Amino acid sequence: MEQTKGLNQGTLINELIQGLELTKQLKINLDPLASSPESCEFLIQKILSSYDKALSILNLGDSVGELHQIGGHGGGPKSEDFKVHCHKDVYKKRKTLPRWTKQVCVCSETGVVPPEDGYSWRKYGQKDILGANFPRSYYRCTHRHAQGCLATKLVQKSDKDPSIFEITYRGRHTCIQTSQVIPALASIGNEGSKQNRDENQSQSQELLFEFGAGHMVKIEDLGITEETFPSFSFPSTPIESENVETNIIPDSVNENNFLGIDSRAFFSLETSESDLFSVFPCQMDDFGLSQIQHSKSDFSEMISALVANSPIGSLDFSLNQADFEPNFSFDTSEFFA
DNA sequence: ATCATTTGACCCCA
DNA sequence: TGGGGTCAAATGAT
Repeated sequence: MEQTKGLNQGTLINELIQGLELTKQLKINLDPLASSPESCEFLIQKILSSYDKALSILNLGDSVGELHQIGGHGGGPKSEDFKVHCHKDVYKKRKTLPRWTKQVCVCSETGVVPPEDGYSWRKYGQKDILGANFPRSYYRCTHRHAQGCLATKLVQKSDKDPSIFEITYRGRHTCIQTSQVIPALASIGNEGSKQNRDENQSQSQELLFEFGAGHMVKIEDLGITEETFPSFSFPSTPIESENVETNIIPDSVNENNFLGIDSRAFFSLETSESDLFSVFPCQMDDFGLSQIQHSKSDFSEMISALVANSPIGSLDFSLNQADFEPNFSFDTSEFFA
């Protein structure tokens, strides 16, 4: 519990410092000669995102405290009573938690459940659902206890097509993922210090999925409807509505290949995931996915413009300067070949 | 020994 | 009251 508290506190401080840094950056960018209105707007969004995250962490801290109090009093309720209290608290929390759901359909040729999404999950239940041919599996974030991460997901085979998994995500990951889901990432193109590699891995995993989400653009082109959020919606702005969108991501997402592009080209950028967030002013969903909304030409422009102005990009993890590779460059044609 | 999965039971809510 | 979501003991895997 103390560990969790410490971790949250650290994250909280990081978010606040980040907000501060971003504000400073914004101040500099207010000079119309020095930057574009787009980058200012982007900075503002990132600032809001940081403070929103910080507030979320504070809220989490409160609820954790509540739980502690219920069971923590000396001579307080014992086993059964305590169990009931905790139970009730969990349900109360379930209701008060910001909840929003995403549905991602994943074509799985291998039939492996669940398809990788860059996060480590632990199965905690399975239920037969009325009217459904296949049972629904319940997963929660592995770091639920260690880091108080409340993200969960539901996985269910589609009735219509058993090769498709419908995955419903709930809650936002507040954890720092340390597991190595994609080992290859660590060894590819990482010129940075080994010290920061572990921290980077989780970011890299997200990065992978971000481009997997980029794949969704392709799906949209194929005529599969996709509801999109308003521009510049950020993960820290919970969407209250449910079942926001449905996407199909083929298994190839889990390989080193998106859209026929060798994704290793992307991972050579892993020195700073945030660079990509900045480079691509794209939407990010609530568990770190991004939805690229711009045309190829938009991208080329933004990439060249923002890579050149890269200080924005360094801000996300400015506390880890070693993460930031100021000299990196890449050929955008690799993305859109 | 530790961690993940399975599964029956329990709770909440529509 | 029944369906969906979660818990936690039992079991399995490493």
